[in-house]
Amino acid sequence: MDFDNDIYRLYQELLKKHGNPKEYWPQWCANRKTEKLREIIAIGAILVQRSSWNNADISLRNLKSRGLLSLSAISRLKSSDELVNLIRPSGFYQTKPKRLTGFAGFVVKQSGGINKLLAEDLSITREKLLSLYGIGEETADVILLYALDKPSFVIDEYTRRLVKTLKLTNDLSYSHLKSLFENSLPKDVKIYQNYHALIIIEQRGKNASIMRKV
DNA sequence: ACCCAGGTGGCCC
DNA sequence: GGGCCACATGGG
Repeated sequence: MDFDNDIYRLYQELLKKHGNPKEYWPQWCANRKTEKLREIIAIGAILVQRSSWNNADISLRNLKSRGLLSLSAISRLKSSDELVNLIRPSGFYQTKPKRLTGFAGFVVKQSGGINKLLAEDLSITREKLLSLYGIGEETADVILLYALDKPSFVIDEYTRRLVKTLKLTNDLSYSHLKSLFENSLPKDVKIYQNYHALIIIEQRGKNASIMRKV
């Protein structure tokens, strides 16, 4: 199958224009991920919600400085109070700590660790993630795609903007766009990861900030 | 002094 | 199903 459609052609154009986005996404595109790195990516996905990478990065560093940059450490906290000041730089400090502790409890206590989720069916994990407080479709898909390396395409405002500009479809709902991209592409984790990164690079320009080495 | 940044849940209809 | 709103910070 040669995937003769606009979505796939756009991917090839973006790849030609910007090159492999690996350099912009050093951690998320790592070939071999440790359990620790998968956790950091997932924690970052929650912290960056409606925030900037710069601010999420400050919070990640704060967590690291207190030995809290791991889901087991976070799940051991008696309350989310300690997290409030640490993640303040990435905003929504009343809600994001609850989201983090809820997610950490789900992974560590309910699932038996993030590596256990690697073996689980994508749609099952996705439903579980969506049931958690503060994990919506985009964050669930970011965790699936970049932390767990599952082929779940991520839709965000950049994707919507690009689709709208190019008039690829009129329905900009999450579910429709997700289906559109997934049905138009080979079911390939690397392509999904690269495509989403390329959309951000295309929309934001080459000065895109990245999550630095934590 | 604005405006934006890789959202989400709670409402309401 | 969709529309509107609060939530909070750092950088331009």
